[in-house]
Amino acid sequence: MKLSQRGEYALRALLVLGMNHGPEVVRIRDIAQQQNIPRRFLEQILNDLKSAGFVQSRRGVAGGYRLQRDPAEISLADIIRHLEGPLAPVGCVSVNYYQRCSCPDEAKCAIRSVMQEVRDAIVSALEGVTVSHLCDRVRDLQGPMDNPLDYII
Amino acid sequence: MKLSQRGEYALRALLVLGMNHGPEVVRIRDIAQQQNIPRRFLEQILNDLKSAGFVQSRRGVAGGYRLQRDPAEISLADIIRHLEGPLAPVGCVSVNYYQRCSCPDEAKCAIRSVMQEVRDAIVSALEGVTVSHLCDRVRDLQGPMDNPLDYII
DNA sequence: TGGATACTTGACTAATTTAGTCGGGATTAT
DNA sequence: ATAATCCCGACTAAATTAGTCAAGTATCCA
Repeated sequence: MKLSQRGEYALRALLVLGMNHGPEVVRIRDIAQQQNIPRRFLEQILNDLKSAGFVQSRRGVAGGYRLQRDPAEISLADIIRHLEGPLAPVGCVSVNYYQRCSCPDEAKCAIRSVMQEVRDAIVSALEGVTVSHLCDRVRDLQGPMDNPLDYII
Repeated sequence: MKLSQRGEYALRALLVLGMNHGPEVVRIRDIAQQQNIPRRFLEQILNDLKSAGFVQSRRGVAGGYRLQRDPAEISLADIIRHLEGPLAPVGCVSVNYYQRCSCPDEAKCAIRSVMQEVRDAIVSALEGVTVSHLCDRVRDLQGPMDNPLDYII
């Protein structure tokens, strides 16, 4: 599971939205500026996150994005699966993106059995962590701030 | 940590060499045939594994490859690090291939702290496993065979 | 009603990585 | 000598990655 630039930007953007969660909406431009993400690229990414149901948007002058679900309901495993595909190192041990490999008998494949363990390790490190948990970590690591936009993500 | 085709071929080849470990040498062609790996591609891969010190070769008519070190001394973590680069999902949590990221303070980055945990999970799933362990697993999974080349890898 | 602002959509591009292929040279057992 | 085998570097096609861009649509507000 290698995180691409795109994936990292997406996580950062979602975390910003998590830190500013509420009825109000955050502009792409603000996220892009704060996080040093190319604006046009971030547009693309947020659009993708929108059609996946992670965020929702409002158009027009007072437009922007907000999280669609509660931050506690969005797990990193789901986000990363959507952005990068399988968490598993090989398709034949992936639960959500399973792909049969060429070996004659998967049940007897030793390499597969190790990769299975790697997959399980990755999944358990990610599936319990939600955007809300990440926000808690940010506050723990950086102490309380007056303006939520001051947090470093 | 996504395993490329090249990486999977390399693991399979090393496992074949592990199962046939001894003073004698195994031909590329035999490995390629048994494992359904394109021969020329496997040449390239084994060459790479040779210059990395995992295998050694003998040229000429009775030529071929064998493991350079004891199978119990070759860990999957080392192999995969050499083939695929960092085990970590992002450079800023990699021990062996560390790369500073753009965030202003790594110590306060919440995403990094999760990725750190993912890295640790991957590393502990891989660093204790050696080629020798893999061979044990093959034998456990498939029972005893007369000819070591009969094992499915 | 008409800007101005902000999201939307789809196409486009350059650089890098991946998965090989290929030709020919070097080495060694017989 | 010769046939088998590894060795080496260059080459290629397809996929992925990291963006860019233009033109459109919705919304607010004066």
